[in-house]
Amino acid sequence: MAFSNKKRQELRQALLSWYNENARDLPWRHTRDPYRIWISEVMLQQTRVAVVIDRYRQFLERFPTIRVLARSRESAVLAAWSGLGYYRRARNLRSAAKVVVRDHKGAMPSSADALRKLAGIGRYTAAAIASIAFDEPVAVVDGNVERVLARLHCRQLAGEQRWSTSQELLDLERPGDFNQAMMELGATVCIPANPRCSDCPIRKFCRTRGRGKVHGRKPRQHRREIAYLLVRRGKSVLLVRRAADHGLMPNMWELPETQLRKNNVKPIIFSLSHSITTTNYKVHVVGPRTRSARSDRDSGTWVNMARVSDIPLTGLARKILRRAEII
DNA sequence: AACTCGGGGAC
DNA sequence: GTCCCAGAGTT
Repeated sequence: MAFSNKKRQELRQALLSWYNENARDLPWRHTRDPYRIWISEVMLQQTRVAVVIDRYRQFLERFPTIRVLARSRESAVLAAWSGLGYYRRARNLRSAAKVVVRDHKGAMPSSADALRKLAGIGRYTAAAIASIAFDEPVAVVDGNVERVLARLHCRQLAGEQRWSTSQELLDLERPGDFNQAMMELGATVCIPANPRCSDCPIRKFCRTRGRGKVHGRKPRQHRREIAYLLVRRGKSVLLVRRAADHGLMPNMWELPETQLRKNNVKPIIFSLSHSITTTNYKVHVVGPRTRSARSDRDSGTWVNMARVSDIPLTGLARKILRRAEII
């Protein structure tokens, strides 16, 4: 819209040749297997590349094919996802894998429209898989692309406009590379604060050149104080499972919660901070009141820590057990 | 369009 | 400490 055809083509070439030279060497860039691309894209939803790299490798070691994933237990998938957050992603991955195996003989749908029908695959992820794995000329819009486009045109694009603008810019010969190049630019050069405009391959097309302010929303941050009980018996530790119908992290395991008021008679082992969505928790980990206080251990399950990798722990439970050097 | 859903890494 | 990330699903 804002650029002539000629300028758009110049921009594509500049961006793609920059990407050829500067693309980070990431594990999912060594494959075009749609299953692996899918796993990487879902893992990357609202999750930084640096966090995903190791988890991606581990997940594929545990679930190397879509058929293995389809016949796995949900708890095993959640365990592999433990600490990554947004656990619905893991549940959706598994249920979508079952659908693909049952209805498509295990072959991932090859168009964005068909991919879009699977659980956990929205407009972004469908376009990403289709363009990267199947060369379909469909543009993505994620947080990076949105920011790059906003700076390029010096105005916030609203709703559908983001998608149409991205689609107009897309390189139809190399859609997968172009999409990744836009995101790579946003992640490494056109970053939210202090963009590195002098390193930008498309700065001569940019109306902003770094002046654009990115003002994020500011959701109200709450703070809460909470205490968990750490009680061991041999190589086991007492854990409880969150309710199946709990809105937050259902069916996942954590330490038993305990009353903060009784802390005067229970030793605080250590404290730490933990943020979940909009709540910042001050977490106290306390020991049992006495060696045989029934109220401390009359509910829960003794779990052998050698099997912890099979158990879907919440990220906080994992953090506590690591801090306590139990895992 | 506005919410909710986790967690961590960079600053 | 704050910000925000290769978003999806619900309302």
